[in-house]
Amino acid sequence: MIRMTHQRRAILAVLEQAKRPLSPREIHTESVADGGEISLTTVYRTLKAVLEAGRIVAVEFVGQPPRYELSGLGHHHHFLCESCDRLYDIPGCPGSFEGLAPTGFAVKRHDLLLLGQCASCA
Amino acid sequence: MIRMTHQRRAILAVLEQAKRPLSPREIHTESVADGGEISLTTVYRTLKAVLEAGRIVAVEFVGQPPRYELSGLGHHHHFLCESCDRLYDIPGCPGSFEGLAPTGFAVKRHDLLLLGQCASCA
DNA sequence: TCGACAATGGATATGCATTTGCAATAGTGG
DNA sequence: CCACTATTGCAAATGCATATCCATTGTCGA
Repeated sequence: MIRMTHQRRAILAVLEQAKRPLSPREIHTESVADGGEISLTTVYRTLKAVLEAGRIVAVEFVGQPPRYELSGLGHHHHFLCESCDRLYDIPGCPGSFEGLAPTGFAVKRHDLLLLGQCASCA
Repeated sequence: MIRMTHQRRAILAVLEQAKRPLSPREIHTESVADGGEISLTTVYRTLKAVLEAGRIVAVEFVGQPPRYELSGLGHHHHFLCESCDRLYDIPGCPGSFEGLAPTGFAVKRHDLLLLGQCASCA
């Protein structure tokens, strides 16, 4: 039986209000800022459960902590600000890249990350 | 003073002959297959030194061990075969993606990874 | 309201690729 | 060929995000 605790409510609220993928630490900080008393352990446990339930998806890049965002946002890519380390969603996709791969290679999907400075940092 | 040992010769030879980025383990396996007696420790140490010397660059993707390839190959992207886990170089680049980011965002660089099945696995 | 038991939190443990300590080995300038 | 010392290999140590232990707390169906 799954119980709706105020910690879970807070964590889910943070994820739903976020306009970008958040890391466990960001989620923890935000949840606490929203008035809750939540441990990082609980954030990890909740994220794991919600991830397995399919309500969120992980967005990971090397050298960066994993971020999580609500699932169902459709195919899109991300922008990482190298100044503030925030990861932003970028709507849309430049298209398929099947032609790039050598003959005989079957491209099933792709990952694109843009890096630079976000509007607030530029 | 830098000494050219047979271990280093073997590791560098493997990197120079590789047509794709190799992981430390792949490099170790290859080097040993080429007849040398080399420990994984030495592979790590050598990679670190050669990396710092700028002769190779690291190619990293989440969920994958780091790979290394000779530097100076120019801007290009990679293809990861989800069957055999080999990473391939893809010549060329579809272009800049500056238009994708929201107004005010400065795109400095990008990373693109194609995933699917390579010719040998398809 | 009550009690079974899910959930929490703090401390401690894990995993595992990479790194380091150290004694033994082997390039290399002279 | 020698001596100096960089390099090697093994075993043991690291690092650090994430996971687990377990006693305590809080939820919620009856």
